[in-house]
Amino acid sequence: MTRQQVREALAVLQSEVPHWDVPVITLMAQEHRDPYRVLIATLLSLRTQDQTTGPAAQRLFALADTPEAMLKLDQKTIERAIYPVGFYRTKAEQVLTISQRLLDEFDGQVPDDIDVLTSFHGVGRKTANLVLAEGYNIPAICVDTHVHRISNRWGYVKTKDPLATEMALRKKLPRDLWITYNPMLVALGQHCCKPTSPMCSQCPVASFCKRVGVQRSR
DNA sequence: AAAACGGGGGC
DNA sequence: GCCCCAGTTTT
Repeated sequence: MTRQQVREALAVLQSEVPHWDVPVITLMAQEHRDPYRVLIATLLSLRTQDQTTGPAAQRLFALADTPEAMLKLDQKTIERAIYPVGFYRTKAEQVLTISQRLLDEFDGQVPDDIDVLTSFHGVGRKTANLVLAEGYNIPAICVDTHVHRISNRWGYVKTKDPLATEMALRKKLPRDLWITYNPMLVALGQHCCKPTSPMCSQCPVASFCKRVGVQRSR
């Protein structure tokens, strides 16, 4: 897959996405570009599916959408609001400790530096890059399992872990596509290019993919 | 009933 | 590099 083909593939996906679902965090960022909401929603979304994150995040933000307001909530209240996302105890704790540190050290603002972000407990590269991209509109490549899986299926990169994928994409992916790459691939991954049993016959970008017409184990 | 799903940290 | 963490959705 060449740079130009990736550009074309993303354009095709761009036109498909309206009748798929836009990932909830991207949708949220379109409504109000708020790094705090992006950070908290991403925290909730870790190791859970996109559709279950949405309602949970809505319930929580109805109660509090700033660090100050969040710290006024009882941990139990947060747990109840986010319950279906799983790991609700850990996640509620993280929401509170992160909010506290934002207030103590950053004047309530979410940092826009990847190293500072990943120094927070519970924030890894995926979360940090998504905060930069969706929260601040700063070019950043957020590599989740969809991005990792599909980039490799396409043959655009040949990497075995998400960090390697991020580094490879950093070299190969044109900078103006860094922000949109994640939401487009997430949408494709959820509706079509699934981890097991991908629906290649209905895939709008199959013509770009090295898998089509070639038998592969995965 | 069982397997798939999807990041981060501790060790 | 291996293990753990919890709940929803799909098979």
